[in-house]
Amino acid sequence: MPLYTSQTLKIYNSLSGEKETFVPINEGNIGMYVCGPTVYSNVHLGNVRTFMSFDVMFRYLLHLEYKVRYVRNITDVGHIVDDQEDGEDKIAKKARLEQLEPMEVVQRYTIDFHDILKAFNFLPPSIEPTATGHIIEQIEIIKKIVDSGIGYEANGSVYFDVVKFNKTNHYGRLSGRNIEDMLANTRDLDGQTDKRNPQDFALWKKAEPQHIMRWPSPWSDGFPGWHLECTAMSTKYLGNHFDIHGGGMDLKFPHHECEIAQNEACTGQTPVNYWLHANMLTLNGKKMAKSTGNNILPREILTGENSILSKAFSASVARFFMLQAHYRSILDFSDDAIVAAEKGYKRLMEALDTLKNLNSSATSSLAIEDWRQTCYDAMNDDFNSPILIANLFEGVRYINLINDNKETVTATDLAILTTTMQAFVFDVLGLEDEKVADSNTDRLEGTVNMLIAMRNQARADKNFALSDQIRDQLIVLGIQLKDGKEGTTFSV
RNA sequence: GGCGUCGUGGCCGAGUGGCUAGGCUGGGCUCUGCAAAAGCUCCUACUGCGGUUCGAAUCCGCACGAUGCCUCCA
Repeated sequence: MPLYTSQTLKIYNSLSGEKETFVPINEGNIGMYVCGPTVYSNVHLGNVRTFMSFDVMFRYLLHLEYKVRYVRNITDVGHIVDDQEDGEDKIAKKARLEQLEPMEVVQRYTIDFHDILKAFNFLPPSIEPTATGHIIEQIEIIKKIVDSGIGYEANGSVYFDVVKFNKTNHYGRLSGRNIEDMLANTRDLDGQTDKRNPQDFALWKKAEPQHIMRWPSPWSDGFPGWHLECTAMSTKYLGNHFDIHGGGMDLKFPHHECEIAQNEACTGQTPVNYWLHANMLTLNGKKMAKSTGNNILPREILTGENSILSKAFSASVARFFMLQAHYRSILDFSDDAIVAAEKGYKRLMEALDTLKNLNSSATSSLAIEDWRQTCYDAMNDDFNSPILIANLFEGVRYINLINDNKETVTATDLAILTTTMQAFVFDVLGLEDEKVADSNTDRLEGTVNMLIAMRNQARADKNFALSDQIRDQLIVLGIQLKDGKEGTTFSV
């Protein structure tokens, strides 16, 4: 029996504004789509937080033994800088500024994106499609929308008639808006002569002569609109109706609203059962944004090369810091906060080490199975990672109490404690024990253990001057000795 | 201007109509040749003002503050 059959998972659905019991369309299988990055510059830490939120969901769904097809796209064309007639593609703009072929820009930042996600221990998605690889599919969708009467051509470009669509459907359902308000509050923008309504959005844009990225179509040589890409790629791999669609909160409107409209105009049915939105990571209380410069790069966390950081932090510490907040809450990044997170993370990892050496007893004084259930309950409640972490620290307390012989567990309970701790820490949260990752660990360990032995001899001889010298010089080198009743250990 | 969200102890951050996470910091204790580290343990908060209620930090209203979307943004 797969694990998911014994758990009731609730997910907050942006469409209803409520937590709903999750029921997949096909039992045991889940289709999940998440809007990926536009690869025109380095991803910042805020981007990483969004993708991490969905990475943890993906990991948990896999842990529950669902078969998940997780699609996360790469937007490598069609993301317009602004929505005016002279709007320029982000990729093309960057290429012009850097004197590069557009696909060089795409390649550079796609590689950067993959490097970062790998460094932060992300699971790769099942499929990672690119927008430029799905031009034909996008053209086919535009044709259907035009045939339905909702799409219209103007001057070689094709637009989506939002007002006409709204007569039969509800444009604004996801973001809680209505078209009348939007039309009434539209700012006057120049150069929108091709559109019937200011809220209409582009399905296909005719390319200006100097525009490099262009493909032939029935309407003009041009390129697809941004919103259309996700519609094409999600439905191609997950079908016209799938389970989960995620993305950053800032994509809710207009991007996801437009996706819904495109699908409904094209197929007559709404595409997604559960819409999930990850909240923003802020810096200095403000949203991170590439355009304003209020951001921090993931790599800077790892190197410490940013003026707001007091030091470098490992990828796992950054993960731990972010997962201590719920994905639907705004999280503010600060040096103080990540320093505090680092200490908690280390305590968690120390306990996992201790766990390996625990002994079982004939009876249990702790209700380990009840504790395990609290971990599942936390994640089943809309992926509540902070509550999960609180429960894991309860597990840390158990481990230390057992280690101090103040509580006991049977062999069965010890096995449950071990597998549960490891499954949630490593598989679900995606944290890593960095001691394992360091290839020089063995040599260092041997060397320090030799010094510990020498110091112990000195202490046995009451030669405290020498023993303290060894200890003090090691601390200068960043190695801390810890005297316990089982002997001396160390940490770097 | 329109539509939202948020406001929790020294800090970060969960959650709930009554029993009230967790981490960090700080205090106490244990261990120790001394320390450090580690472990155990303690510290009871919910922007302001009204209202609903037996009871609200939790629901409602208003005020103030912050922030997001409405134009590209994870």
